[in-house]
Amino acid sequence: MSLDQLTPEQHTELLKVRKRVIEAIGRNMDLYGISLSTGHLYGLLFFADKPMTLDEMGMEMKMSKTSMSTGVRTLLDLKMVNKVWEKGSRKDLYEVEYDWYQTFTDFFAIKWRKAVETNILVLRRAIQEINKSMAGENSPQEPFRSILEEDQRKMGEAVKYYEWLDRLIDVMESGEIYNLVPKE
Amino acid sequence: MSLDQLTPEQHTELLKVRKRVIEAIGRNMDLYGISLSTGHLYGLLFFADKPMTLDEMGMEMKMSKTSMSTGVRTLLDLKMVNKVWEKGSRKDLYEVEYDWYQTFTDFFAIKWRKAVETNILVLRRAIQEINKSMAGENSPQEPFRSILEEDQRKMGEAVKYYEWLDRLIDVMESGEIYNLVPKE
DNA sequence: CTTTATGTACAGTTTTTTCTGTACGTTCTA
DNA sequence: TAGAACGTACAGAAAAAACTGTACATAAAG
Repeated sequence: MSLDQLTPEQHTELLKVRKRVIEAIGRNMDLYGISLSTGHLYGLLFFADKPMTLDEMGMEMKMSKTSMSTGVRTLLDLKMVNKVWEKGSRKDLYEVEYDWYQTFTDFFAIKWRKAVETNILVLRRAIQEINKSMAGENSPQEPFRSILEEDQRKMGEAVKYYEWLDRLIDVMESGEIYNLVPKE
Repeated sequence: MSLDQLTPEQHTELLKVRKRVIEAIGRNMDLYGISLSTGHLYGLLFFADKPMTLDEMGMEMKMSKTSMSTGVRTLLDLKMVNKVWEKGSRKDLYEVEYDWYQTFTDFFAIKWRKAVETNILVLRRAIQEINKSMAGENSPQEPFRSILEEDQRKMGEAVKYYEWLDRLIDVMESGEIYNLVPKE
């Protein structure tokens, strides 16, 4: 950080302003399923004027290097930070992904997509299973039959919803969403 | 539940099928910031053939009534379940909101909107503060000046992103999103 | 008005998550 | 090949969250 060139007063003022912003952003980061301190780490990287090493982060955050390692990994998995290569340095360097639109859509492409897919799979399998049960040799009588049919209907509706969500994620990933909601 | 009319075998089979689905849906519910067991509670209500009371939920979930109370409240806050009135009963009854599209958009309208608004507020305030600092009597010299300007630029970008997100949420809330991504 | 049923606040307990320090494997350097 | 620097796996400690039972407030019923 080039902040050591500043007077103590300037340094304090800067940190005061940044801290409030980092606090706010970090707190709302739970929407991404991220812990508060990892959110703060993100905030730190957001304001950093250059890619940081794990040791630097630990220094600033006053936390262990291990925590920085796991925190960065979490952010990396969500593509919220990127690994940066710098020749001459053996250390890994990280910086935030400044394209927040991309971060947002990546989040859906990574987390929500996975949920959608497994849920569709499980639901289809269950529907199938009921189908088999209904069509079998000794197909169930009332009132069991009605219950199975109702369950099946509900799950069918759920599948339809998930398919919609899947398409929505497509639209975000492809950038089509910006036709409907322009960046500016 | 009308399930007591079933034979033990039928009951077991039904629960087996439902359980797998509830498990899957419940697990992915963390995307809504909901704990696993509250997710299971949601799953239970999803398959229930009629609105349930807290006592019934506690019975089925094998958990305390207190937990059911807080779980339902969480789901209620997110509009994932609705309170149902039934004359003759003194107990509160709850059922899931079966319109999952609505549930999805409500989630954004409730949780994300709040985050967006507070973040925009905090960012604007910080930008303003830097502006004042820059224009003041003894406006800062380099290198402090550059750092402030850079912070300001970054925050300006962030605000633009949040304004976009705000518009996206509008589009979801208004239903315009279904023009771009039709329900079917 | 009294009694009874119902939902929730709260304190304490259990479970889960986060955080740390050490140890170890890997990779770069000499 | 040996040595040093680096990131992470892992086990234990600390912190946070979830869960329970009791007690209480509220409102309906008698």
